[in-house]
Amino acid sequence: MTESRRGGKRALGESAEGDDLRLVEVLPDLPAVQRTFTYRLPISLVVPELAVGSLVIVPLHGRRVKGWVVDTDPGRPPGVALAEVIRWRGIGPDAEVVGLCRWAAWRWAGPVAHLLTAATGPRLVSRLPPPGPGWSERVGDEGRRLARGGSSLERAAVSKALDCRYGVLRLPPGIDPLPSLLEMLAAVAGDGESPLRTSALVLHPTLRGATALASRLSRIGIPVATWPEGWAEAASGGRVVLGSRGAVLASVRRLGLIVVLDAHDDAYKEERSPTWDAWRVAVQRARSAGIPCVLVSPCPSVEQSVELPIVPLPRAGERSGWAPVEVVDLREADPREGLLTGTLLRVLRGALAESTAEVPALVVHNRVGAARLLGCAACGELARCEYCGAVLRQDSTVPWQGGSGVAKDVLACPSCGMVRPAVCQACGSLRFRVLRSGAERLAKELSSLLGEPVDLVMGPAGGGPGGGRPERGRPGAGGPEAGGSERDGGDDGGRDTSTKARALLGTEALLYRTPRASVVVFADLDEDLFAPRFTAGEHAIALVALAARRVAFRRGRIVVQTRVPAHAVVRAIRSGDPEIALHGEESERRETRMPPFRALARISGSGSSDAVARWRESGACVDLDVVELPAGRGAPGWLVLAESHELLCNRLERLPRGPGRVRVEVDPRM
DNA sequence: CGGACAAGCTGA
DNA sequence: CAGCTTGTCCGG
Repeated sequence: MTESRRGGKRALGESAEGDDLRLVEVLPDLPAVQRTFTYRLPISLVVPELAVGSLVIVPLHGRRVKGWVVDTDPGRPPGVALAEVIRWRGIGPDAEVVGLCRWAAWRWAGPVAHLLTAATGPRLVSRLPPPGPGWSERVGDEGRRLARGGSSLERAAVSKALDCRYGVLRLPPGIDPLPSLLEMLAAVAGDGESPLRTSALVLHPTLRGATALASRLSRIGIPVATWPEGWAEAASGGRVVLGSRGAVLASVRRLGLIVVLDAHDDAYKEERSPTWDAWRVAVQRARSAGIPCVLVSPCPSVEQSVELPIVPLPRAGERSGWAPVEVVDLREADPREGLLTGTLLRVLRGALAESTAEVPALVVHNRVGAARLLGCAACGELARCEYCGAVLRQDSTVPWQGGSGVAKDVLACPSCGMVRPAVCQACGSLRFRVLRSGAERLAKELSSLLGEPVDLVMGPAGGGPGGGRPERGRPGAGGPEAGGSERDGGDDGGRDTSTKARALLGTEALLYRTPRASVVVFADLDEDLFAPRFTAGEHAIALVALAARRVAFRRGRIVVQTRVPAHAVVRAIRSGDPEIALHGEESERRETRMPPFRALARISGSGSSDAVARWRESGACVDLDVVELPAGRGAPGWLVLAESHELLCNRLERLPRGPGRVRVEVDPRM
């Protein structure tokens, strides 16, 4: 685009020789090649379609490779014979997005090619469809009527959030974000001179949720496009573009607003390298485009609340958007009851009356397996692995010696994979006492106490009833369903229809798969509160927020069992005020100098020790903290802490690449 | 990524 | 020492 002045002066056929040649800078689609190359552009390709972001085929090192044009007016590199671009393959990301990808590649220390691939549409297209009609009038009348659920308090908060330019609108889990979203859309549509000026980008943690939201907007008459299928419509502008994480890299003409729904969600983080965060990319994109970006979340992460202004609803409004929480102090419970306390049973019995297979009662227990800590019934010795010393568990999902059968009376080591019969190593006794039970056993016990079937719902690896078919992806991937955005049901159907019990017990996957619940019980929230990662607190509160959303439609309640009722997270959810948890989390991060108060990266993989050693020798990491991770099983790993991302990322660019695999994660999920 | 080229291993 | 594997380098 910037070269159009020069191009305009030159007739098309004139560029054949001398230094009047048209040149382009191309980034090849080879992750290991972290640089660009200059090519000559044959006359046949000197056309308007050939622009920054174009997909081209170029010769490189004796073969033809795909690549993206990243500059259409580069200088001529001295002393190299330039090859010609072979052909133009289609429309790629626009110049703005190419710039964004290059920034993200630096920020997360990974190959630009991966980001550009994510930013490129799934199908080759050589022409864009006509732009959408925009939505200014539509949001105005019919939209506002549909959005009548939105109170004036929400409207005030929305306009305040928009005024911040880049801010977090803290909407409690029980509140449907649609009215606020319409409010924002109306604000940017009325903003410009021409109603056609605007497109908007709306992100949801899951594609399913984004699609559900798209159909709700579409019903109001707002033109929408969903990314990635509708990427060409998205690119042509005049629509609201909806999608999950990847959509933040959508090329969109005349973008006027970015909204990130449930911005705290883990699903916004890419798991493969580069491990970019869509909400951060969204903020960066808005900053450089000079448009507003609003994150919406009931429980913004510590990073978000340190880096961006938070706009909450007035106290009473926020509080009423969280579910009523009943806290059970496990220290006071009868020790013989274990996790199945009197309160838990009373609440479940009460809730079962109004539960169905569609609206079940949920018990969340974030521990897979039947038993997670076993002691010998005779001598009291803990069942531990004789090879690696880890605590053994009993788990029906462990295959017996590689066979397809399911283990019975077998103990398995979760860290080295050893499996052996359940015999006490100290005294030979065959009887064990379950000191800490897992979801499998708890489901059985609960079922017999309630006199009611309790189905077990586990993550992807789990064996639910009827063999519960494994899902694609890793545990925790996928994120929540559309949540509050799917008001009228009809769009859900997340859960396996083979389950029909009115009560379900399982790991947190349960909350992601069940759109509506009569009650949610956290059998042992301490499991999440004290999980061995520094983000445990915010993860726990996000789970409770999700639970609150599941019961919101009939103001159902939540029961939380814990040994630490005074924990800030417990106090926060009890009073519907995430700020209470945030203060503690924030000062803890500040004291321990963890993100966002320092920049963090993890370097791992078989080649990482070698790479880090040479990196240190080169002196590129003085003034960085480089710590070796405790050598568990598997590949070695290192943590790197720096005063700023600027420093961290600039230094990571000089990490030597040697033999073996080296994985770099900036802002790793921990 | 994958072709080119160099250095190392092997077998008759 | 040809013929092949393995490793390192680098691309317009």
